[in-house]
Amino acid sequence: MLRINRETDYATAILSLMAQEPDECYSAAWLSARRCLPAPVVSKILKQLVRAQLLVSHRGAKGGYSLARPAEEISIAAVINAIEGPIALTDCIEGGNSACQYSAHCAVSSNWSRINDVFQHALEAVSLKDMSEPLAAEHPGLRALGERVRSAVN
Amino acid sequence: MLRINRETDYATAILSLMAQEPDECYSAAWLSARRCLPAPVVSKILKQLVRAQLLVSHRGAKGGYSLARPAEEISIAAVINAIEGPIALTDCIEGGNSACQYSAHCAVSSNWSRINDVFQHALEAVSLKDMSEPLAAEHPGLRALGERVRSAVN
DNA sequence: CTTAAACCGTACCAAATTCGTACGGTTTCA
DNA sequence: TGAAACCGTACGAATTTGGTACGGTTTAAG
Repeated sequence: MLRINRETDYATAILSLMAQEPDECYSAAWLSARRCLPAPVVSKILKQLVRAQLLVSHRGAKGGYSLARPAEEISIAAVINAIEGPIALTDCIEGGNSACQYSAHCAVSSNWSRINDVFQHALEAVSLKDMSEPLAAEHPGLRALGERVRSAVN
Repeated sequence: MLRINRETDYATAILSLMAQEPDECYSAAWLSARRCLPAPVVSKILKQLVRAQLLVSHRGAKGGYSLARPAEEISIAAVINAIEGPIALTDCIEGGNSACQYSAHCAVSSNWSRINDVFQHALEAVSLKDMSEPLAAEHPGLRALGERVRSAVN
């Protein structure tokens, strides 16, 4: 557990495919066939990505979807945000109604919030371009991150 | 979204309370009253934590629960693991059955896996002790992490 | 100017998960 | 012997998730 939902996973798969030919215009049907995902689901996801301004759509025959900006400038955090809303590890963080009366004298909530921030930044540091390349194990940001976490505390 | 489940949140709240007097033996009823959480839920969580060997239980009258080891040696990753199982951001990572035929030539899955590792390490780096102290914003591991992620990629 | 390819939006449904409850059993202390 | 506490299983309602249906609009091509 602690997982992103399936649609977000699909979204990154679709977007990473589009990132390979960033100026192309892709139809929902083509993407669905290419990724072996149900067409209505792909459509639904694409529409959400348009609303979040990660894609632009072109209507009519020969229409389709294309990236709204270069793949380097689209972060995984933005994709998650588009599909599932703000990253919020706990109810408390999303704040609003759910009535954590304690927050003032509750160390836990502020610490979760801190962890949440770290995750957020980490995901902002990974772009669609990174995600679409096979060897992102070498991605400098992530690699450094892994090592630093290890050494920072032990 | 991208959140831990509520029980995990409760678990950290309960454990951080116990971490304040680590040698004390706490009854489920007392913890539930203190955290204003429904007693059966608290019980359920405590039992899961025993099974994961983060707590030890003492049966009978005057029984209760106490930490199985020092708060410094219990990581948040371990707590998540105890309540919701292994950290697995995507279906693909949990692997097993769910048939990602592509994994061989799918850059996305390996990259999610990499991100998953980073999160795992980050959560292993935060102990229950950190979590129970109000100013973990000053926690060296996390603080450094935040800054480093920012600078590593931009 | 008609047709077909494509996107658009809303609404709906079924399955899975989550959150919480219930209840009967066992161990230990006083 | 009784009360306080843990133990385990199983259940059920509510939410979330994953996916479908369908009728509408826009645009290119013949």
